[in-house]
Amino acid sequence: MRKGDITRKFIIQKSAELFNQYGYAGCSMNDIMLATGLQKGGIYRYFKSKDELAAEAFDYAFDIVSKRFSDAMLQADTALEKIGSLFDVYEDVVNNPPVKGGCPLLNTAVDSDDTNPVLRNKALFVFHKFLSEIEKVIEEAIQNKELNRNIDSKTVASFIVASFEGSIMISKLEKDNMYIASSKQQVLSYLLML
Amino acid sequence: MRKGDITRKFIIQKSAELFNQYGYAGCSMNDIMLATGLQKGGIYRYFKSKDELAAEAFDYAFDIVSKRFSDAMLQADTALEKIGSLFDVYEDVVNNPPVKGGCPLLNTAVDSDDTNPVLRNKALFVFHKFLSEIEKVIEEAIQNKELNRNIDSKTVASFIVASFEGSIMISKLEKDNMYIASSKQQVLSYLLML
DNA sequence: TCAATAAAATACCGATCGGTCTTTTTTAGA
DNA sequence: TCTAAAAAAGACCGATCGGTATTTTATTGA
Repeated sequence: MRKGDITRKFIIQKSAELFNQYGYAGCSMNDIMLATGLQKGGIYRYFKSKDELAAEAFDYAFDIVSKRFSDAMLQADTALEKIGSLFDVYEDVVNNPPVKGGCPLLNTAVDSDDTNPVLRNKALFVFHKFLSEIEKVIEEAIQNKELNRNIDSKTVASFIVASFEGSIMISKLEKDNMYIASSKQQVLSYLLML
Repeated sequence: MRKGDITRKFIIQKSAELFNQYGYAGCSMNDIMLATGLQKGGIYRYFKSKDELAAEAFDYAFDIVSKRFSDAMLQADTALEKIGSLFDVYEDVVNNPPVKGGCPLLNTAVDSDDTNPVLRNKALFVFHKFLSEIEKVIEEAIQNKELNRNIDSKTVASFIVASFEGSIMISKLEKDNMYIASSKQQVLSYLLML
C-alpha cells in the first residue's frame, strides 16, 4: 500500500468526523488541514474540491455505520432482536457514536435537503438501503409467524426509521441517551402489539 | 408603529426562512441583504451581529409554529384529535411548511448541537415546551379515560416527538408528505393500543 | 545509492466572510 | 414647511473562504 493511499484514507476519516459534526458549510478546508496536520497541497492532491471530499466522507461515514448495523444484526435471532440491535448501535450516541457527530443520515439529510443535491441524493440512497433492510427483517418475521401477518412492512419500516432518527436527534440535543433507549423499547412493544 | 419596527420585523421574517433552509453557517449576511433588499447599514442598524439575528430569527420561527400548533389543538376535542392535529400542521411540509425550510426545532437542533450553544439552548427550550404540551394532552386523556391509565405520559410524549421529527426529516428528504401522514396514523393507533 | 516519481509544503489568487463607520436619504413631529 | 432624528446606503476593513500553481521534500524501486 502506497503512502498516498494511507494519507488519502486518513483525510477521509478526519473530514467525515468534521462534516458530521459541523455540516458541509460549517466545516472549512482549514478545519480539515488542522485536523489532519496537512497543508493545502497535501489535501488537494487527493481531492479536486471540498464537494468531492464531502461526498467521499459521507460514503465512508455510512460505511462505518452500515458495518456496525450488519454486525449487530448477525448476532440477533428474532426480528425484534435484530431491530433492537440497530438501536443499540446508537445506544451511546451522546459520548460514543459510530461516527463522531451522530447519525450521518440524519445530519446529512437535514444539512443538504435544501442546498446540496449531491449529498441529498447520497442520503436518499442510504435511507432506501436502511429502509429495505428493515422491511426484509419484518417480512421474514411475518413468514416465521413471529409478527402478525397483517403488518404492512413498508409502512412500519419507515415508522421505525422515523422514530429511530428522531430519537437520535433528541438524545443529541439533550445529551441524554435515554431517548434512543426509550424509543427502542416502544418500537419493539409496538411491533408486538400489531 | 415606526418604520424601523416594520423593517426590523421584516428582516427577522426573511432571515428566519433563510436560516431554516440553509442553516446558520450556510446562510450569509449577503444572502439576507439580497432577500430583504437592504444593504449592510439597513440590517446592522437593528442587530449587533449575525448571531443575534439568528437567535431572534429562531424565536420568530418557532413562534409561527407554536401558534399553528395552538390553533390546531383548539379545534380538536379528543386527545387523539389534538395529537393528530399537530401532525396536520406539517401535513404539506414538502411544499407548504409553516416556515420555509421545514421544522425549526429539527433543523436548529441538528445544525447547532455540536456548534452553537446559544441556538442549541433555544432548541432545547422549545423541545421542552413541545414535550410538556403533549404530556398535558396525554395526562388529561388518561383522566378522561380516553387513554389507558398505565401509560407513562413522559415516555410516550417523547416517543411521539421523535416519530414526529423523524418523519418530517424523511418527508423533506424524499420530498413526499406520505411519511409524516403515515407517522401520524401509526402514532394514533399506537396510543389506542397502549 | 541514485534517479524518477510521488507526496506534501508553500506562496499566492480573487472572492466572500462578518462587521464598522461615515455619509446620504427618508421620515416624522412641531 | 422645516428641521431634527431615524433609517438606510455605501465605502471600507482585516480575516477567511475554496482553490491553483510551483517548489521542496520524501518515498520508492531499480
